[in-house]
This record gives sequence, structure tokens and C-alpha cells, in this order.
Amino acid sequence: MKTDDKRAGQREALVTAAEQIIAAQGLEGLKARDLATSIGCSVGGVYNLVDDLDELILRVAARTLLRLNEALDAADERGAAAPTERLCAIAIAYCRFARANKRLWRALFDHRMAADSALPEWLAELQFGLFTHITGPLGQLLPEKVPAELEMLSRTLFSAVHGVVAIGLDEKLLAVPIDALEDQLVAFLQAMCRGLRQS
Amino acid sequence: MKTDDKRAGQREALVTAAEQIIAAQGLEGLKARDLATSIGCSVGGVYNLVDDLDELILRVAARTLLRLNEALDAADERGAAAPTERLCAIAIAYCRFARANKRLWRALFDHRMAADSALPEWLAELQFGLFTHITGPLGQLLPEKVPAELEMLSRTLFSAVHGVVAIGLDEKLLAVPIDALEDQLVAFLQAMCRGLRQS
DNA sequence: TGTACATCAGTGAACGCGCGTTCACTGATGTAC
DNA sequence: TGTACATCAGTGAACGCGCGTTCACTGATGTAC
Repeated sequence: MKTDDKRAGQREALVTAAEQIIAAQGLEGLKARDLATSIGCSVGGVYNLVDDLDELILRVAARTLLRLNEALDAADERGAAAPTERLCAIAIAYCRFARANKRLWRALFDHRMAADSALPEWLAELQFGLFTHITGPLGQLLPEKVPAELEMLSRTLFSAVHGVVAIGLDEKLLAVPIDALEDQLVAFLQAMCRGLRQS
Repeated sequence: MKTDDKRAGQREALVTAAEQIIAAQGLEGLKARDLATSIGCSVGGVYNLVDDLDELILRVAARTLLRLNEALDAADERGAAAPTERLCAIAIAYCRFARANKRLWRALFDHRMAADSALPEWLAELQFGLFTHITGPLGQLLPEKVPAELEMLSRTLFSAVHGVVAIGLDEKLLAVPIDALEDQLVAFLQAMCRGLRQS
């Protein structure tokens, strides 16, 4: 049916509108009425395209994760570089992506699901996909580690880098000044990799 | 005036009530009506003790920071241990405090001030105070670094540890499993310290 | 001790706002004959 | 081509809820004389 195509197109427009609003004002700024205005329909119309504002948030999250994934992919020169350099490049790409997509990126972590429904599997897989960017170079750095250890280390490393970026972008008191952020990330990862290789 | 004492006492009771609510339900659960019920007065009464729910949140934050500070103090055996061990002990204390005070601890970071009024100075000082727990051992570890570098490194290190703990306690997909958290923190800090000493 | 008055903590109904979601309805589009 | 009918996207007023904050009022307590 043609109408299905049309609906799909409208839904995309809706997701795009939501994306723009979240990018500009954060999750808190997402209102059904604004969305309706934004895509040129009435409030009720929004609910013909989407069950929930929650669904919309998840769809936006999916887009953000895909774009993040692309950004990390682009930054990682696979076999071409030493593992430490690969990790640094990825961390910097992560930092830049976060900085350039601050609110969208925050939305990935801020959004707490309604307690009942767990986050859908396709989203979970997108998240896991990101980890391959870390386990790859990390395995190269520490060839003697078993996969389970690598996995754990990847999580720790990701959390650490994420923490530095997240607090840095907050620009609160205890934050690393934003201009020093990338340098600090590199210094941090280099020290970390040095230390890890000796263990 | 006796009444001033009374008011102070009531205010403390109010802060305690708020503390309990936040500890049990998070910032979102804090409602004026519940507070009133909790301390046995009417809604309006709350506003005789406090300007705002925001003020209340800040007062609770102050308490939490003080307790956190005590916990870190207790964990740090000043000159008695090697710097790496001191840092590990502090990180573990941080992790345990966060875990035991999950929502109160989150409230420290989740609360976004109303854009107009900056956070009061006394709160800022409490936050800075926490950093001495890091700069101390870090200076011991890296005696050749100038204070500015140490300060920066402390921020980075704090952010990293905070990130690991924060994501770990979230118990989401990409989290370090909670039982492995302390081990991972220690492994992380040991590698980091090894790496830092060589730079 | 008693009286008049002032103060001010305490009250809780009501204001005001924001907002997700629904639902009875409309009107355009498509289909059947 | 024309007519009757069905479908369903689209509408937007209204529902329902939650909640911070206010404010006119009450009544207990303290003070002055």
C-alpha cells in the first residue's frame, strides 16, 4: 500500500523532529505538542505514528548509536596502527562525538525505561556493537588475556573514558577543563596501556 | 529566642525527611506534600522552614558530601601506605559509599541547578575538599609533577573512577558486573599508577 | 492577676501550570457495483 | 461516469494527573500595661 510508505515517511519525519528537539533542548524538551507543530499535524496525529513518546526516544537513541558507531569506525584504522594509538583515536572520536552531540549523547544514558518494559533487543545489540571497537585493539595489546578478561577490561575502560568525557562536558567544578579534555584522555590511555602491558 | 532553636530543629527534621525520601526513591520522589506528612505539618509549613525544594536538595547534598568525605578520610591511611595502595583504598571507599548511598550519591550529580542561581560556595568548597584525597597520594606517586599537572590528573582520575562506579552501579548492559566492580577498580588503578610512574 | 493587643507559626484549600494521552468526530480517499 | 458506502488518517478539545507554591485565615503564645 502506498499509505504504508507515506506513514513510514511521516514517522521518519517525526523521529527527525524529535532528534532535533532533543539535540537542542534535551530529553526534557520533548513534548507531544511541539512535535505535532514541528511535523505539521495535530497532537493526536503523533499517536498515529508512534505509540508513545518513549518509543520515539528509543528511535532517536537508535539513530544516535548508529551515528556513534560510524564515527568510531571511521576513527579506527584497524590493523594499521599500534593498539595504544587505536584506543586513543577511538577515545578521541568518542569525545568529539559526545561534544558535538551533547544532548543526544546524554539522552542515551539519561533515559530510564519505564520499569516494566526492558529496552528492546535491537537497541541492546547496537550497544554491544560499540564494544568491539574496544575489545579489538585491547586484544591486540594484551594477546595473552582470555576473552572474558578482555570483555571485562573493555567495560572498565569504556566506563572510565565515558566518565572523563561525561564529567568534562558537564563543565562543573570538578570537571577537567574542556580544552584539556582530549589531551587528558590521551595521557590517560597511554599511561593505562603502559601499565596494562606489564601486568 | 527559643523559637529559633525550635525552627532549626524542625529544619533539621525536614532535611532528614528529605534525605530519607531521596535515599528511598531518588530526587524524583521528593514532594512537598510527602515531606509535610513526614514531619507532621501541612504543606504550607514546609515553606516556613525552607524557601524551596531546591534549597532542601542542596542541604541534603551537603550532608551527603560530608559523609562521603568522612568515608574517604577513614579509608586513607595517610603516610602509612604506598601511594598506589592509598589510591586504591580511596577508590574502593568511594565505590562502597556510592553503592550504600546509591540514590543520595546520584542526587549529587543528577541535580541540575535552576539556570539562574549558581550552586552556593559552601557546596563548592565541600566538593573541592574531596579532591585533596586524590591529589595527596598522587603527589606522592609523582613527586616531579607540578601542582597544576597534579590537579588536572586528579580530575581525570576522579572522573574515570567515578565513571566506572557510576556505570557499574547502573547495572545496565555495558556495565561492569557489580561483583567485579571493586576488583576492576583496583586492577584499573594499579595499571594506571604503573603507567603513570613511567611517564 | 487580668486585659488588650501583636506576632507569627501553622493550615490546607486553591491557584496555576505543564503535559501525555484519549476520543468522538470530520472529511478525504479508495472501493464496489 | 456516477452513486453509495467503508475506511482510516487526521483533528483538537478535553480529560486526568501531578505537583510546587501561595495566601487568607486561625489560634496559640508572648508582651505591655
